[in-house]
Amino acid sequence: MRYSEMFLPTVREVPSDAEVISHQLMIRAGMIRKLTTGIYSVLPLGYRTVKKVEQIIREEMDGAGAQEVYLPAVQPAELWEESGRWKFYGKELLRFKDRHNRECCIGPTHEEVITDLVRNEVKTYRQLPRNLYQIQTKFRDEVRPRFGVMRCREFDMKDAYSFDADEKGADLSYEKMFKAYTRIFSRVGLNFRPVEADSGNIGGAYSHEFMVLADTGEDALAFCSACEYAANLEKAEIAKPAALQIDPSQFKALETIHTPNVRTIEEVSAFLGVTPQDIVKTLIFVADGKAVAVLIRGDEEVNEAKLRNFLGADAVELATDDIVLAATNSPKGFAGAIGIKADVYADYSLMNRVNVVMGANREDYHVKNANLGRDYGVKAFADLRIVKESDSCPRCGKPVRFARGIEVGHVFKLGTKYSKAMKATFLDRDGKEKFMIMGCYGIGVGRTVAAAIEQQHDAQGILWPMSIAPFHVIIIPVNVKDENIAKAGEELYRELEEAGLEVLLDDRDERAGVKFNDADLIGIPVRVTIGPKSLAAGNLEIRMRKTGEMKTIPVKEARAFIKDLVKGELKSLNDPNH
RNA sequence: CGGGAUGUGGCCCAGCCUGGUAGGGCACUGCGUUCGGGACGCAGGAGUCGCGCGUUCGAAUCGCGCCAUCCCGACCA
Repeated sequence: MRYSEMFLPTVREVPSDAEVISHQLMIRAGMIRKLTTGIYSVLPLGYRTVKKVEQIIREEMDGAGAQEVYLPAVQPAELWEESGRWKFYGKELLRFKDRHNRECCIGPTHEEVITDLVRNEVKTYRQLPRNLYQIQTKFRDEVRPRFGVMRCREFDMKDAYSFDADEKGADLSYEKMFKAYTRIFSRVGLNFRPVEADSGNIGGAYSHEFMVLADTGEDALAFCSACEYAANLEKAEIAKPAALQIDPSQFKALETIHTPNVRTIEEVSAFLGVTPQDIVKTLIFVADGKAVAVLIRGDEEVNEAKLRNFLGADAVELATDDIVLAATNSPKGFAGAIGIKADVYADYSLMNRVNVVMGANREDYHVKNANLGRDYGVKAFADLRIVKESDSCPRCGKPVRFARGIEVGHVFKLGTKYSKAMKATFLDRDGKEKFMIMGCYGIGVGRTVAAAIEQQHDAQGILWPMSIAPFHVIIIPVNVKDENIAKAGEELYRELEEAGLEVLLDDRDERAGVKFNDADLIGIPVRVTIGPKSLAAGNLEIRMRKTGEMKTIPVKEARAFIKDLVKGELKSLNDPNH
């Protein structure tokens, strides 16, 4: 491709509305332009990289036995009503009516469509397993799109769905996808890590997220400093402490104390001269419409995802003031477990605690020396809190560490959630009708591209891995008005294209500095400079974008040298053991 | 949905407080010089100052309303 003919509008200044580096660089490098909030056009340079990522995904999905399909973006409401998600999906689902007044939506994901397709065609265990995937435009009407293509409303996603006859098969399908994802992100050249994850409202029992490690990542991860354990913070477990024998003789007498206008943990600990660890925080939540109380140590935070999973609820949120009043007979700030009108659950942090402070369920009063069994009861103890730096690994007990990551892929075991709701059944070998066991597997294509930039850039611009670089090589004839230089550039361009490389020839009549800066910005891995002095000596200069390493080589050897360079890098990225 | 900020040629921004003929840099067009890390000179083109209403002799500037965008929070595969 000739630069002079390419639609490649680079920008010198940093766009004012771009927060993160990948967003800034994608705009500056002429990869994307914003159309409206959370919706972007992809320009030629950006699309070249997108297509490369898609190609890697296709090769690995096909290699893992999945088959590509192309499903509709617009979907009828009936399917969503069948799965029950028409009600639950909320405002993120973009809904509209067609001319016949039929309710429709633009697919934010495709479980319903694929389940409908497969239930109509697959009737027997002989047709299983199947794994179908597509690369489709999704629309999720995010509350707050941000960070460019990292969190936008319209985006391309690879989504795969597996259907199996039994659990064993489903496990195998999951494992195949897990391995394929590992290969995909390795080939894309990312530093990533699979972590255990909460499955959110897609549903299902078990899932892993593939996280690209980056400080700007939206997700917090906890991982073990010693073993392989890694999890999203919202999922990261805390081991159950051993229950000790508590001797009731150490229970002190329960006291009720006047604590006027003392509500928060800080206020209570200051007022009573105790530490936050001595206080029990009582939080009222509403789980699927029902009030529940959660007890937790004063210095800990409740993890709502854990609570939701523990209760098996679809939705959990902090209770409003009127619900708190109904459950505790007092305004916010004085809730406690004694006599509360709600089911009470306690976090593990409260196991074995005696003589604690908690709200008295009476305005301006707290109690001291409350004890489990004597003064209050709990329905169950559970792991309900957010992991902290001081916690230890739930598997091996060593210290946990934290990092931030960008979720680029997610694999789920769905089980029979959708096949049951939508009656996707088959006849098994024993002649019995059974529900298919499903899995679903997503990769955010644009987000993967953005994550690659987030992870690999410098002050000058992008540092593409060879496998997803929009071009392998950029040739810069320093002065196109110099006939010898221009000619040498054209010749090398032709030779390298013939050799099967993707080459951008910067044939613009621009000053060298402009060309160098653009080349650095758009991040082409190999730069070939053709200048008057070296050319007169029969040489060219080759510079590696990532390392800045420079080599002068004879023009005659250029073709073979550059070809080996590019093919060598591609090979090492594509080698799963690299 | 709550809090904050911003809207001025294609882009980045000044001007607004203290009302009086709309500016700079980048980009763009032409000519000349220059030519290995974002050149220089000269000459040009391009803006109903987000929209509406009001105050005023006069509004980018003051007031009210609306819209949009961005940031923080809530929320979120």
